[in-house]
Amino acid sequence: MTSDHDPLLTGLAAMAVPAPGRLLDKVTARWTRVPGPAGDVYVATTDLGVAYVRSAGSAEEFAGLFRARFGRPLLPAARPPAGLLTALRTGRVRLDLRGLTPFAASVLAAAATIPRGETRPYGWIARQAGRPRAVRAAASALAANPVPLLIPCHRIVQADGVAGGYVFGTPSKEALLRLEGANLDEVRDLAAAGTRYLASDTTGVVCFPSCHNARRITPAHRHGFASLAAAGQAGFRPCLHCLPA
DNA sequence: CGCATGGCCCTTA
DNA sequence: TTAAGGGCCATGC
Repeated sequence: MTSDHDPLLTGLAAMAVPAPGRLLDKVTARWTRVPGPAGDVYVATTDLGVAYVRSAGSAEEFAGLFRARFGRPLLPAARPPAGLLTALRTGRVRLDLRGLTPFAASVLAAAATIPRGETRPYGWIARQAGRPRAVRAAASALAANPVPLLIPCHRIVQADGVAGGYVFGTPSKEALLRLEGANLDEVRDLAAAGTRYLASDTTGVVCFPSCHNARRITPAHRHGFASLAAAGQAGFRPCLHCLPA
């Protein structure tokens, strides 16, 4: 039945031996269920940090999603990692983002720079990731964000101000943005009227309408533009905070 | 405006 | 290796 000299069988036998505890923690992820800003979420954590966040109907379903993506099993956690609950609202916790493609990594890195209460278009993300024309691909990378809420992919919206898709559903995306104080409706109304940028004639700076600098512009000094080119033509330079260009 | 269409490009099956 | 499709976008009625 078994052969001591068959390398395949001895290899398989070695794999069956339980790994030392420390190693097991490095290899396996552990799940926990915690309340998020828009309902409960399941969270998978390794010793490197949070690796996966999704909503699911059950722990089994979550483990299934996890295995489908990472090809590894998922064990229950004794308790949620320290700081996780606040991190789901503030986005500050260690992440385990191994396994991302370079493109996905740069897309998520760009998303992580968007402050609370602000939004950016998908095209902006693509440009920040170094692939200005890969807009749809960037959207796909965001759709596959392993750690929503922690990396705020909900802050990327369509160029016309419509929320767009979200792993937890568009209504959750809108609710989250309102919770963060984003001016979702104003951005959409401006875009509908053809205004995608706002500039201040006191600072000479042009911004995305959700930029905290744009929101402080006194109405009397505010100028709307349909394109960055038009704003540049009028003598405005791109804001260093929201980086419209 | 609202809708349809073609272009774009990274992933996955 | 290839082909299809997706959290988009600008354009054209």
